Amino acid sequence: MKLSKYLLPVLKETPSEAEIISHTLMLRSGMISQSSSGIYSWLPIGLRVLKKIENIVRDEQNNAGVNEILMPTIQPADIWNESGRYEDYGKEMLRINDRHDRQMLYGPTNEEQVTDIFRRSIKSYKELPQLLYHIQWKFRDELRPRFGVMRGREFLMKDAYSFDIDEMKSEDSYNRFFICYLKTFARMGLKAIPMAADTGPIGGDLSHEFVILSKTGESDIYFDQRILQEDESINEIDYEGDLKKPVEKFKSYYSVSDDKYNESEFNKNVDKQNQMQSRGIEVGHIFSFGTKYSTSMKANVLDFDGKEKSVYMGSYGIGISRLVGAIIETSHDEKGIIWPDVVAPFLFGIINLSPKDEIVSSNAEKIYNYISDKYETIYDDKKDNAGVKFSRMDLIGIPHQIIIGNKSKSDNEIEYKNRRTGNSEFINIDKIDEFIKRFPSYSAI
RNA sequence: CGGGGCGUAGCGCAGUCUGGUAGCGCAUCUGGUUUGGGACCAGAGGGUCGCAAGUUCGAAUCUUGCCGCCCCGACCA
Repeated sequence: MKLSKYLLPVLKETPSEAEIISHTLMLRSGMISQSSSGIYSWLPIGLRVLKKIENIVRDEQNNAGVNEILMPTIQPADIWNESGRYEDYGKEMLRINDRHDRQMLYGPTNEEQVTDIFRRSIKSYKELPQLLYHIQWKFRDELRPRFGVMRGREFLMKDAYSFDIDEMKSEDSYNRFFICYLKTFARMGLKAIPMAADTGPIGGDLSHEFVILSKTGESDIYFDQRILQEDESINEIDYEGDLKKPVEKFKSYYSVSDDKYNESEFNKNVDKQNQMQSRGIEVGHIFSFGTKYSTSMKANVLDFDGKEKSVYMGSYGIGISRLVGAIIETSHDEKGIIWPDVVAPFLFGIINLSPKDEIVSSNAEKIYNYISDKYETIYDDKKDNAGVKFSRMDLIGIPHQIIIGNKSKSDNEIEYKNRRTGNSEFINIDKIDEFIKRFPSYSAI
């Protein structure tokens, strides 16, 4: 992609409304544009990151054997009346009347909708379990939206739902998602810690939040640091194998957020040298809520004995748009964002320092064509000053940068700069083929 | 929802107290000089001062109402 043909409205100054670093950087790097409080447009570079994250989440759901569906954003009030939540949900739910004055709502979540789908189509225990997910925009009319996309009113979520014949089978599904979540966050380069959580207004008793460690997170968390080492072996866990054992292993470590924290319990459960305190951002939540919705909404199947039974359900969310902000919170410096390779809007950025020099430009163009053939690449062909180009490329966080200028012409070399380390090295133009082989291709996603 | 703050050019702000018809920096456009870390010179364009009503000869400025946005708290992916 040539920058001269791309919408990238970077800001030099910090917009006055931004409070935390990820919000500031998303606005400054031209990723998002605020539409109204807690509601944002995603501009080209921001959308690319959002899609990267979405696709990793999707891929990991698919790997775990979950089937993708897509439910609507607008739902009828009827099914919410069935579950009783139309009254319970309160002002966070955006209520709408259609032209026939029928009560509708913009979905804050989808338990009712998915339960309705399930009960229309599944009638026998033989068809269980059913594992379904969708990735959709939701709306919760928060009292106070803040922190940009970290706590917007409109947000993109992956929601999954499980349907099982009994509590034991339901726990198998729960464990499947538990592992799936650890794999998903690890793949994005995040340290995610599962924490026992309250089930909240939705009810139930089996619930974990997944929190990523970040100095600027919203809540204080206390945990056994050995859980971090456990995280490193997560890729080896096979869904076909026993999932209960690794999940129990994770659950055995102490990890709680400040509202559940108790000092004496912490001391009792964790040796002093393993005690850790950090700030964290909640990016995922899984919980099992039994027959809460299946009973009220009559989502029944026939069991092997011919009797009708309410199915056991669970629900599993990942805040995809929130993850964009969360990753920035964990990965930035004073110059701007530092994207992990797997979610970067472009893996490579090429800076042409002398766009008016024909020889330099034709070299840069060749290198751009060569690299962009294999990797997503943004090519800064604009006629700005060198400093502007360097700082812009750093601000938007492109992990691998190629710098081409007059020096390249005289020395037949290009400079490669790593955004994260800041280290540079010079590569002979004739050996670019060898250089490029160092980088794995992420085009598979 | 309780408390606080802000709304003036695309962005960041001054001017409001003490009323006299709007300014600075950055950005943008033109010409020129620059070109390895947010350049320089010269010129130009861009604002019914959030909206409405009121007071006044005259309102960005005073009064009232409304709208929007932000921050702290309670709540949440």
